[in-house]
Amino acid sequence: MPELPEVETITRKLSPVLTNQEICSAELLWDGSLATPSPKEFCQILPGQLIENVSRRGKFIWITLSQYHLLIHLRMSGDLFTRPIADPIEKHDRVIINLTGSLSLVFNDTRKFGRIWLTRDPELVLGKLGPEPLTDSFSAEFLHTMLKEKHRQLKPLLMDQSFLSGLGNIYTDEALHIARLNPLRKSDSLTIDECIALREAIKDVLHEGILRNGASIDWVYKGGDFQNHFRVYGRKGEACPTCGAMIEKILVGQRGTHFCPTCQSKEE
DNA sequence: AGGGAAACCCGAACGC
DNA sequence: TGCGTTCGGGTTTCCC
Repeated sequence: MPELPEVETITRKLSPVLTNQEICSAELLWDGSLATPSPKEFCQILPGQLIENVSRRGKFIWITLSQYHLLIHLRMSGDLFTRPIADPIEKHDRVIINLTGSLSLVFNDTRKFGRIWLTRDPELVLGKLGPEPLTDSFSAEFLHTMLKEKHRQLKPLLMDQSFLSGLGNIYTDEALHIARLNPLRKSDSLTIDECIALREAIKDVLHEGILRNGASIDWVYKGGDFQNHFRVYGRKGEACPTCGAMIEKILVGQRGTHFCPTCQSKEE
């Protein structure tokens, strides 16, 4: 579930707490595959590393250490938070990184989809990510050019992290609704005016998500309240906030897709 | 090249 | 009440 706004919210919260802290030990409570390196190496490398910076790239949380980079992808059900070092282990804790102060940094993940990388070269992990939608260079003209280079369904393309980084299922549905674009439109069929609307919608929906501290859906990631402001996501059968027609749910690229058949009609 | 499907995983929600 | 089944969400990988 965590998409760009949720990851941004977590990052903003952790940055002032973690920056300049030193890691004293790490433990992995993990039976499955942690991408790199092996759990043993992981726990050997971390002690003594200083946390220099906490930021975000796409949906990855990026923790810069003195000699390594810790990259964390929360996927669906992951969460990252601090708690007093003396507190007991919670259900679904996967990684616990103890700081020299009184805090632990905890990676908790119910569904074990999340992944962590510890590497000297972050580009190995982040290299294929597409552009960030919240930068000035993400202009309508740029988006138009990008879309013209592909001939794909609009929604799966926007969710493709190598095309654009940060959008997941929820914010994509919301953005397409605001821009009044059908999720099945072929990417190279959009006019420049439609790209202007789409770029604005993507920025607006991400900014609103960040402003509301993300969306708390399922039992994952608590704190935000954007879920109470969704226009179409999870609202199958309800009235479209724009035109009042009934919101439909279809499958697009194997993903549940919510849209208004009237103001997001396929034509044009 | 694009798109469909399966795999990964587990708790919640649903059906009976 | 309790059991079994289905579902969803992000990504990768494989296949047509």
